[in-house]
Amino acid sequence: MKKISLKTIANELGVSSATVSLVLNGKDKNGRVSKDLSEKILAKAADLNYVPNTLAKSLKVGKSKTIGLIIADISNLFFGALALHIQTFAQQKGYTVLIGNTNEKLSEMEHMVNFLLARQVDGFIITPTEKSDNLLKRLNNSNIPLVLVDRTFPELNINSVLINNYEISYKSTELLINKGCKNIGIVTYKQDHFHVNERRRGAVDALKNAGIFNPDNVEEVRYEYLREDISAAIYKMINRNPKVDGIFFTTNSISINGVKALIKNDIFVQKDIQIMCFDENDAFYILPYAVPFIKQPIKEMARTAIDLLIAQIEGDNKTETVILEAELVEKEKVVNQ
Amino acid sequence: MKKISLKTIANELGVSSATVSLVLNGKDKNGRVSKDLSEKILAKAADLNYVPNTLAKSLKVGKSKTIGLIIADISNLFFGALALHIQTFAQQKGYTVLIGNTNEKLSEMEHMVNFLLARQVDGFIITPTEKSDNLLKRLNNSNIPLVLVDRTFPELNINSVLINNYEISYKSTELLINKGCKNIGIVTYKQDHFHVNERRRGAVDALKNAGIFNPDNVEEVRYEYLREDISAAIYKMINRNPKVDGIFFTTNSISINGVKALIKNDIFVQKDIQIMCFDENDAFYILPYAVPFIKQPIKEMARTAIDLLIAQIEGDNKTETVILEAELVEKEKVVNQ
DNA sequence: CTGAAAGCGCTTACAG
DNA sequence: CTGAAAGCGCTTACAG
Repeated sequence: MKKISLKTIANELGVSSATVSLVLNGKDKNGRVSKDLSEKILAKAADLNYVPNTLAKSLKVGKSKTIGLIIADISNLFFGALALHIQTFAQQKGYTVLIGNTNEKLSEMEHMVNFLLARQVDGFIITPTEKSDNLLKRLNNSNIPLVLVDRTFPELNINSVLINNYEISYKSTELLINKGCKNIGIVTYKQDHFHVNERRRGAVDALKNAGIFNPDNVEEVRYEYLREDISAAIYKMINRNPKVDGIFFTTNSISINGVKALIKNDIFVQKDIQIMCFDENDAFYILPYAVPFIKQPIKEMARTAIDLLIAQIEGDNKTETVILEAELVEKEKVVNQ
Repeated sequence: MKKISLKTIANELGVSSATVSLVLNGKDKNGRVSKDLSEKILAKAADLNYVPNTLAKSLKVGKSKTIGLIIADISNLFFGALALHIQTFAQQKGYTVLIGNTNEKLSEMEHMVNFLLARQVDGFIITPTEKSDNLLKRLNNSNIPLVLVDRTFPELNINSVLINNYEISYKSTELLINKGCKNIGIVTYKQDHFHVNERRRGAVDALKNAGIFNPDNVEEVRYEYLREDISAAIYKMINRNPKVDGIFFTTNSISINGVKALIKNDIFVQKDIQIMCFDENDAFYILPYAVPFIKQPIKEMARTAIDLLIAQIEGDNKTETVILEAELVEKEKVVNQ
């Protein structure tokens, strides 16, 4: 079948393509086009099954109504949910989302940025990788609308959507303390992300203030060797003297793998060891006991990021950092809710 | 910052934009452009930080190097993984993927098809919703490259990538029978999808051949009320006389919710009741006993779909249905692997 | 009330 | 070895 363009319709009706464009876009203000012609155009378009060419339109108007979403690890459920919500909200506002995955690698982030720029995205939402501050600075200087989410570089002054990492981690650790844990471990990443370090700082401060902080109980695991390192960390913790009776996990990937490692070692979670996880996981709902976790307001984060970005695209140019509050969820027996 | 186009480079160098285009695209065959000039162009492009406008190129050449992926339910882990792999393979072949979600609704599928057509996708990969056969027929007749995956309409003669639903379901049900189950239930969707019905048919045939099929043990649940219906179905099964001692779940969403419902009712899975699930789930790996499941070759499905689609885009026009083999996974104690 | 024309940024025959 | 020109399908001032 041959492509139907505005011109096809215009020719068949003996009018100009300008008129057809106006009518089809509803830009026929102040009765520019007669009602009669207008209806004929609409009918013909429907009849020919006309589909507008968005590419041509974008090229002409210089806006693609597309936003680039760069995610650090799309296989992570947290990011998956974030991407899904961002996509939904974007669509509601008339924007299409192009998703790129970086696998936490700076080189891939650079590649995705260029790729998406070539596709003429109107703006970016990014969960930046480590050491991407220079790339972000460049991007920001080029004045393309940009919002960071989940993570940020505080010194960079770029729009960001974060949670209250320090406060919620402090509070969650206090909960473990209040449950009677005297020897609380922290498992975190060996890395340089601001948000993760804030979580660690929150937990450490809570322990210090309770007078039970022990630096030996902080284990750092590597992103690339998560499973192996977690196993080792858990093994160390449960075999130390004195044994650890509580663990704070600083991210969701660490949490789920940490719980698996505990179960594998026949530790009765929430009895032998109290734990505190980051982010909800379907797996928790299948366990016969409650797994308390820090619930991030993913949907709100997505909505805020989109709102911020679209405001920028539409000409707003103040920079903002929005801090949303995470919630501490502690259910009786999770599977029952 | 002003946009840098081919013309900017051409003007600064005093050459034509045609020459710049040729050089930048590496189409400078047979020494058309002098090495000297060629190098100058490359240098200038790098210097100005030139980013090509893919939109303009696509408009000109009539190919967008974009494919539309329409997923029935992106929050489902199976589809999430499928989408991820499709995206990866597409990228390797130089294609961008635009993802649309239909939430199993025909109206949303229609909307996404039009939306993606307007974006000039070169082809579609679709997990079709129920009753979308007419829409697919129209699409297929318009000669746009099209591949269905996971699901199909056998009467439609459209490229499809499926698994051996009947055979693997038959075989998996046999496993339950061999474990000694005498009273096996089937929980499936109340719907009209070919692939799900094939799974059901496979299970039923296995039971019939063993002489233990009982139509009362087949429960149908609704997609929109999955939790409620599953709870009811499980309740019925475990309170019947004689009680069910094995259950075959026909999809992954049914499986995970079914397992949750069993645990909630304090059924000791794999002891009181043997189960068989569709698709892997992270949650299974946290349970202290093995949950056998049918593992679909998701990555292979993605690869095959992309290969089939790109072959079509590049001019191939034979129609093919590829059946990939699913695998029965039955581990000792899953959490240990 | 409607049309002719320019131009978005490319590529690709064609001419020299 | 290189340039001028046309055209992809739109939109938008401008002219009438």
